[in-house]
Amino acid sequence: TPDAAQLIYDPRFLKQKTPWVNEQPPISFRFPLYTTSAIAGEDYKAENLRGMTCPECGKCNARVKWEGWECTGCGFEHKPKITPLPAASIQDQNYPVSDAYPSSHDSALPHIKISVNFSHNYRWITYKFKVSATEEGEVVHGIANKVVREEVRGPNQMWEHLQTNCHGLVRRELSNALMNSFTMNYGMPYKFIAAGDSLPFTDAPWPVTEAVSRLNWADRITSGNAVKDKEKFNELYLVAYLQDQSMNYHDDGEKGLGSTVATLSLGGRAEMGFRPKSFFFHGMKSIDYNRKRMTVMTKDEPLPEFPNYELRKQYLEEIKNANFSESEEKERLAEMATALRAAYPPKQSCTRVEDWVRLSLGHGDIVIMRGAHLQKYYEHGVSPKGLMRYALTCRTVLPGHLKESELPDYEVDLVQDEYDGSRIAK
DNA sequence: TTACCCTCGTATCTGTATAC
DNA sequence: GTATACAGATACGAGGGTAA
Repeated sequence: TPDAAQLIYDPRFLKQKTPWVNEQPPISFRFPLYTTSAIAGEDYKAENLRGMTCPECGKCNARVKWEGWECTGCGFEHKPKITPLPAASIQDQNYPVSDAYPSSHDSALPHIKISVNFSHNYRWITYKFKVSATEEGEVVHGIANKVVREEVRGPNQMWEHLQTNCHGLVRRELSNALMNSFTMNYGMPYKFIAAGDSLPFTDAPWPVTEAVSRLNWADRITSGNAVKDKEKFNELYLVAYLQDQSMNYHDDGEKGLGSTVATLSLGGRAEMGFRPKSFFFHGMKSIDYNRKRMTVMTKDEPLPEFPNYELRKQYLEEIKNANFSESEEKERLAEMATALRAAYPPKQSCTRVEDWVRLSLGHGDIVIMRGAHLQKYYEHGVSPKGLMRYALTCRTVLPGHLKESELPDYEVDLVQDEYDGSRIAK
């Protein structure tokens, strides 16, 4: 290390310049603003999501709003008008649809119980599996055909309407980044989202309320039960994905929500994967205890499909019967985690989990997730493959969950005719 | 009141396996 | 032996919720 006191300041060093032979200074870092393309779909490409260097004040700004760019320094706005992508151009030749019942491009591990039903021009596939030692859960995939897509006020019309009539979508702030897709909430406030981001259904474009009604219908006909009023969906989370935007694995199990979550997918195709959370599958997690980081066995009841099933059952029994103090128990759980790790075959990961169910979601498809433990112990992620996609996800915010101060100052009840599937009956 | 927990991302580094 | 691919680990570091 050089001794700082011995270093001599010489201004000649700073003034030294290497002449550039092939480039002409000055090179501007205020890149030209994005101008929209007349070619449909170009505006949804990933390169148009980059930030802007403000031409007025030079401040760098991320693209936060769907409508365009805003400078947080001087207030400069750049909101070019996009060219919408017509429904006709999102048809994918590799996944042809007709007025026959559509085929499936899903996959699932062998132990998943699969059943199929056909109605209303949808192929309804149910994937059933244990979501905890005590609960059976399911994922239902409704695959839409051409009749569904072309229905009056159906997916095609929703898709085209949303592109030009849905305002206010923003990229929400995460811990240390922006969420990459654009979102908006309608109906009951969803506490996961920062306050102020919920709009009443009366301010929503018609596809939003149509989707709530349609998803309530889908829930009704696929569960075989009449859905009680208080369990009907009263909240819709709209997500707009542009090219290369995806959603990491997560769950929808926030407190105060009903155990059923349903999504309508519009636009480009997407892959949706479901898998057990790592701590549940492998039975190990890392915790901080007494200012120390340690890996311990988790105390959740394992499923027979999980690694070290017998050993974990045996260990759980031991913990249950022993009368450990808290620190003794932590210590023993850490030993057990070490033993579990050692019991893995060589080369087998003790953290990674593969997807149990993979859905290939097309335009107009519906996904319904049922089971509280499905959200507690499983996670799902979405990676869109096309240029642009909307996901309209409905939940039930349970009455009594929100405090007086959190209740919306608007009426949440949907005032409209209930969707009944009669236009696509078959 | 305080300490600690976790997070609907992502780029980058590093070690290991594999291909040539 | 060298280049490449991949998985896993880690840095980043703000703020609301919650248990103590």
